[in-house]
Amino acid sequence: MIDPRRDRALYRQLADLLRDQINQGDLAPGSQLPSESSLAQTYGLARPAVRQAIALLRSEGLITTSRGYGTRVRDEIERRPLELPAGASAIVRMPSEPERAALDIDDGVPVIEIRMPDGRSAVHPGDRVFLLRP
Amino acid sequence: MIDPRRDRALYRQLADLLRDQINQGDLAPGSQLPSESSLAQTYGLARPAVRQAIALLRSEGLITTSRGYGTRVRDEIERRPLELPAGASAIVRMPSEPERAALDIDDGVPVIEIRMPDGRSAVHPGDRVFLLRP
DNA sequence: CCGGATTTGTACGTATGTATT
DNA sequence: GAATACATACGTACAAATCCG
Repeated sequence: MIDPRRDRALYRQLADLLRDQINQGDLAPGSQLPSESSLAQTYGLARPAVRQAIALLRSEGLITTSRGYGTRVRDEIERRPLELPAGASAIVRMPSEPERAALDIDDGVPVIEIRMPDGRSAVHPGDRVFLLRP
Repeated sequence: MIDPRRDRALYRQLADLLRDQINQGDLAPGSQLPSESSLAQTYGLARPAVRQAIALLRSEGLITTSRGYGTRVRDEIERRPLELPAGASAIVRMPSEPERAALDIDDGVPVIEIRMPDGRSAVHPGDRVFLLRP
C-alpha cells in the first residue's frame, strides 16, 4: 500500500495506485472515484495529500473532477482524423488556462496548432483528433 | 492587482498576472521569478496560494521549478522537424508522471505518439519537435 | 421548489525535510 | 556550515456546486 518509509512522496504513491487501477481497468472509464475524504480515510492521508494525487492524475488527462459531484475516469473520446496539409507543420503544447476555458478543453489535454504555409494557424483539441498523412 | 472581491480565485489572478508578464516579455525566457515567499509578501497571499499559481503555470509548460534554486521562465527549445511518414498517424497526450520522469520531460509538456502502419509506435517529447509533411 | 447532505474548491496557518547556492 | 528556496504533509475553515428526497 502506501508506505511513509519509501522514498516517494505519499501523494505520488497514491497517484501510482490509482493510475494502476485505471490502466488495469479496475477503475473503468466513466466510473466514479471515491470521494477525497473517503480516499483520505482509506489510505490514512490528509485531504491535501489526496488532492495532490488527484491533481497529478488530472494533469495527465486521466480523470476529470466536477465540483459538488466528484471525480471520474475520463472516457476515451472518439478521435476524428485530421489531415496535415502538404507544406503545413504542427506543434503541440498545453493551452493556457484562459484558452482552455474558452475552448472547453479538459485538464491535462494538449492542443495541436497547425501552421499553414501562408502563415495562418488553427488550434485543435488534442483529445478529439489524430493526425493523419494519407 | 489582486482583488479578493473579484469572482476569480486569488491564485488564478496571480497566475494571470505572471502569465501576462511572461507573454509580454517582462519576464524573459530563462529569467528567474521571485521566490514563493517573496511573491506571497508582494501580493498579500499565503504561500499555498502562490504555489497553486506556480503549479498552474507549470502545467501550462510556461515555467520550471528546481528545488532549492527557484522558478524560471522556460526557454523556447529549438524544435527539430519530425516527418509524419506516409500512412502513419499521430496522437498527442500527456505523459504519465513515471513516463515523464523516465524520458526526462518537463512538466506541462505533451508527447507525440507516432503509430506506424505495421503497428509499431514511437514517443517524442512535444517541446523538441514539430510535425512536418514535406 | 426547497432544504439538507455530499463533494470539490479556495485559502489560511504551521512544521519539517531536502536540494541548491 | 549557513542561508535560501522549493517539496511534502498536517490541520482547519468556509464557500460553492451538485444531487436527492
